[in-house]
Amino acid sequence: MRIIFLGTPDFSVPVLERLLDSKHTIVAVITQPDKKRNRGEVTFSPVKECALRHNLQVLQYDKIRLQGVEDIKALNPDIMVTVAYGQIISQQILDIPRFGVVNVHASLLPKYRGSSPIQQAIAHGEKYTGITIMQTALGVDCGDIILQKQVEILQGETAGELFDRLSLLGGDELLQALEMIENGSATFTRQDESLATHFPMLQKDDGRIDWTRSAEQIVWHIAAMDPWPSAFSYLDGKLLKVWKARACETTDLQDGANLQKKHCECETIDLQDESASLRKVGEIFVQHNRCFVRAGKGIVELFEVQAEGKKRMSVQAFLLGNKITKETILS
RNA sequence: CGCGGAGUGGAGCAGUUGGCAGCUCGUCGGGCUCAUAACCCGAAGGUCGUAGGUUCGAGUCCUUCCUCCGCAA
Repeated sequence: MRIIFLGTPDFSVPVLERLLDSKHTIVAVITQPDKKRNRGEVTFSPVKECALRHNLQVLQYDKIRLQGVEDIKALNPDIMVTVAYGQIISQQILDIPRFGVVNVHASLLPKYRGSSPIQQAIAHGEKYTGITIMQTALGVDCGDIILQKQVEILQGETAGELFDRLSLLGGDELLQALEMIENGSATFTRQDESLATHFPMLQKDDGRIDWTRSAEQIVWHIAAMDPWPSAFSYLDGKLLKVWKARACETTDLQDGANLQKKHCECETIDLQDESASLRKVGEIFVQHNRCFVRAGKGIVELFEVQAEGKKRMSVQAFLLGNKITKETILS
């Protein structure tokens, strides 16, 4: 089939490459306009980079529904594929291809519609998420479902890691769906609107850690914000990103306390003062060369952090150069 | 040329008005201990990112370039 591919971020690239490797023909790639200057030099979208490598025609529009209609008609596509393109497509365009427009979405719709499905699934502590191939309709991720594939979210898996897995899976599922559409065996199932949830694209500030939440929720949040916008807090007014952490029950800490008590009996009284339950929410403290933060419920142990202007590093390394004095609150 | 931080033993950092390159951790050797992430003694390990300049003398001051990172997009 003659396919026009619409996509923008890294997630879209493996899907595009999968299509390039198939029997189908990519007649054009449509992606978001080039962004302004980065600190480095990259200005093209990842999809554009990929398309240029493969000598594909690239089209970019500030507003596709106003500027893209004639181009798309002229290309005479059999079908169009959207994968995180980033713009709403008008009905006029949706009606152009013979087989319509299909979308690859990285969640089990109708849950987690919107631009941050992978991150939201992790942030909400889901055990499973997946890929949905569906018709692209006028609203946001509301089209009829063609097929779905469920995958398990691994323990401690970051959004970046899940991105990679789902984008590969998305390519496979898309090919299968295209096959079904082409031979007429595809079925289209309406989404149950009552189960729908919607989340917008993440902003930088969404990464900020709310220490009043439970330790478990915070750890989900940290994994979900990796690699972007990254989970962060402020230590003495300076940015501190948290890359790896673990939720631990207070009993874990009691074990640690007992350990020290065993080694150093003279400090038993101090340990009472240092008991985790007496600390304020957001307070960071060090015990046995391990670094903890009091959460709204439970304790978060930090494993890997990154200070402003620094590389990410282990908590042990961080502590060598940053002595945590008592009563330090992350905010 | 968007703003800013930073390159110093293996890791993380300090280094004052220029004047013998330091700290913590790790590593190696030895000791103590039932034992240990604890403690004691000792050792190795640095052309201070690069190139040039100022100076009697530069980690430190000036300039070039490279690299890493935070913000902003």
